[in-house]
Amino acid sequence: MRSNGSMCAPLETSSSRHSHALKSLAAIAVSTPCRRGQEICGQGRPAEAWYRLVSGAARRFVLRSDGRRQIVDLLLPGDFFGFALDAEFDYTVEAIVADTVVAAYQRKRAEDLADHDPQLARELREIAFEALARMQSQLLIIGRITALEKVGSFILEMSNRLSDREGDRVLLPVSRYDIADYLAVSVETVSRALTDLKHRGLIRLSGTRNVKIVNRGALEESDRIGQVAHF
Amino acid sequence: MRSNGSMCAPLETSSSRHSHALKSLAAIAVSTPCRRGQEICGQGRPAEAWYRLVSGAARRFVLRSDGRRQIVDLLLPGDFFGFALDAEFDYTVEAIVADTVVAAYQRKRAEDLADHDPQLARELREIAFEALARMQSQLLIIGRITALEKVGSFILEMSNRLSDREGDRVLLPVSRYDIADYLAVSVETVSRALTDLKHRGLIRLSGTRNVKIVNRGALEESDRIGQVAHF
DNA sequence: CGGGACTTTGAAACCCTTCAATGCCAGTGG
DNA sequence: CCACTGGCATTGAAGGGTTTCAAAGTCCCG
Repeated sequence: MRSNGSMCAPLETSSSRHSHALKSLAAIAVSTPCRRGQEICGQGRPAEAWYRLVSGAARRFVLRSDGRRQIVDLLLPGDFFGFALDAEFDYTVEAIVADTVVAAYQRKRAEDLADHDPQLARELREIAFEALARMQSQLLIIGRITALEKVGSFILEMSNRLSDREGDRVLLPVSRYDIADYLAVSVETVSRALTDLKHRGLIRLSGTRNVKIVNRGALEESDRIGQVAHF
Repeated sequence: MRSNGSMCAPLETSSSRHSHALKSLAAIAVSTPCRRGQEICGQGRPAEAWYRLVSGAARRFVLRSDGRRQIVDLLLPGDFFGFALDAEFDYTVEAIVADTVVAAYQRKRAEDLADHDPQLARELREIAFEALARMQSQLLIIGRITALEKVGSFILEMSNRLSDREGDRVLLPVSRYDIADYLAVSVETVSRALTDLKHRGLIRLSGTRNVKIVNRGALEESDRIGQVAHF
């Protein structure tokens, strides 16, 4: 849904769109600062509110019965979340970084507002479509074959979504563990892939979170980075 | 979002919910029968309509630059699709089976209807949330480790979504190739996994499309089917 | 009765997971 | 101030699962 165009600049964050929705919803918004790791909404809890990430970062995930954690969405400033079909959430959302602020909108009141405000209703649909686009992007990333490709496109996706990027620098808001659970690979594989990308000269690392994209073309063009011709 | 409960009977198809939306939208619906393989909406084409699958089955997919096809949604009767953030679709939808019928709703007119019909607006949101739930399910399936698990949970998902199931019989509307592109594994792996599940006595195959779930418990409980204790 | 698409099976190479160990860093308490 | 602890990150080695290439078998439809 979102054209993952290469050099396009989607710097128009979700915050800048939906200006009407933000204004209308502001009346019922309840903002809360969150500690690192704090649960915002939890699997099995009644789904009585929608949320918008104001600042920081958060992970939406599902715990499997074997203890593995699958992150099904990474929330960045401007992103809405907390949608549910059933009466209860079937996922958990946790703040990732310390200075995370979340705005909560009681679902019932938000729906009532939308009933009398067609423009709000339209923008809420748009917001749902954005969530769909995020999931489709993630699906396409996870669906790649090698870990090198997965990690590579993850960095590109973060670069596209993060508004606080400057040039080709990306400040990852997540740990290697989070990346691993987002990409459905092991932590070791993520670490090795990053090292590999560094050695190939596609990225540069300053510390563990600071990534500089050196060769964006190679990162996005190569659908099979590191593939060696078979004969 | 959708609790993938085990023996629960989600026989309440999308068609039975959204009764109001169906009635309101009926006024602008344009139904079309599709041949097998026929394109319903295409990547790059203007996104001017929403759709609902009336009967049959369809695949929503993205073509990668290396020629690989990633199916990002499997549409079954009652499912809505065709949502887009941009002016153009960034995916393609094709009918899979011969007797596929699709209802199209011109987007502009549908939005106008929703502007004056809060109940329709609510159900359209609900419909978007259903699409989100489908994608989350797929993400969780693709995120599994072994192909055995992926194929196993795919069968369970089909069993849950297909309304025309009887008991534990599932009639797959898709080929091995489609399953492979849905699960992001190779066709050969899908074939081997099915053979494996058969040999383990978890399923039985009558022809290639007719699956009988023999041991549902083992299929859903085992998060690591075929895992062999390491010591 | 042939095509042609779909399915299955085999073998080799490759990639990822798992287990294990080390290194790094910040926060904490002695 | 410094050892200590725990979380995070990196690296190595072994084993296993998946992909790829290849070939044969199956089935449907013209």
